[in-house]
Amino acid sequence: MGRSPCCSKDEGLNRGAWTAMEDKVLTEYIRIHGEGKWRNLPKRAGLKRCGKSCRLRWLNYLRPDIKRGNITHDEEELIIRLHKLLGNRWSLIAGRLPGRTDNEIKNYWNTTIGKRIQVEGRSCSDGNRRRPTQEKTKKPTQSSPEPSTNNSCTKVVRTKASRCTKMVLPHESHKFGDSTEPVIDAAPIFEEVVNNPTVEIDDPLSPMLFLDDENSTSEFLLDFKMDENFLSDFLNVDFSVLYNNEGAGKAAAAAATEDTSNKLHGPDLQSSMAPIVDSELDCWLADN
DNA sequence: AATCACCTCAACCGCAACTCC
DNA sequence: GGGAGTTGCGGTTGAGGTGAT
Repeated sequence: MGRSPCCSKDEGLNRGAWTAMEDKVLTEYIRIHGEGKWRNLPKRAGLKRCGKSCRLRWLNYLRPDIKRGNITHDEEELIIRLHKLLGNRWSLIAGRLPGRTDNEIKNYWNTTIGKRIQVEGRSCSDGNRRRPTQEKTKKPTQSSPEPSTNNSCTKVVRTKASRCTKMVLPHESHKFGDSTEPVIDAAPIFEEVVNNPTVEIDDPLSPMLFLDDENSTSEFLLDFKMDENFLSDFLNVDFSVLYNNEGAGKAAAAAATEDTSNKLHGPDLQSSMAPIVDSELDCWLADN
């Protein structure tokens, strides 16, 4: 489309590691002018960097709210849990970890957790097969990080995130509560996913596209924007409770989805999703 | 001490979504 | 509606660090 490249390599721009002076200039500029307008920022700030590079430097390193230091056990646990639900959507995961950047989490996953899970998954599926000879220290092996796709226990991870704002609902599951808002009966949808292995679901939290070739004409499209509150509530559910005690889990889930239910009425969404989440947790809990 | 192998993580790259006109 | 510009995201790379031999 004739788009000009963001950073021409022949413009004499600095590349590679940032100097302390560049950091200072960028920080000072953003402190005064705020974030945004990355394209013009380098010129205005007098930096010989491309806007992309400035943005990245700020977001991943210079931002005042960045949390430095090792990932804690709790954070790691949360990352694992979120990754099982969201896949490689690092920015979403990072959004749940205050002070952590998507890059940091991605690196941490690729260098630590992902490899560990991969190794455990292999040993889990391989029975007594010996571990890779490379694994001589407690650090993970160098085998290529294909997080979770090779993990026999994980089903939900996808490698490429995509945005989706529409879902198709089978006509029989339409319900309407009041006159203004469409009501979604989510249970049959999730049931279908759970019971029918041929239905592919990339992400249990994403809006889904269900096309029933015969009935597709009677289906309708509905804007379905992923609500941050929904995600937040969902992720705050104590899945271990759900896993260990179905009744209590449903109660917790119901509470968690209470305000979401204004948008998604009908049978308890959480309990509908429980089988999906369960299979993830099954593996995860077994690993821990 | 020198060399090698491996690990970490900041930075880069390309693509797709988003926004503006 | 569509093209052009901007922003954000995920995957990948490579320099520097560290431990083993």
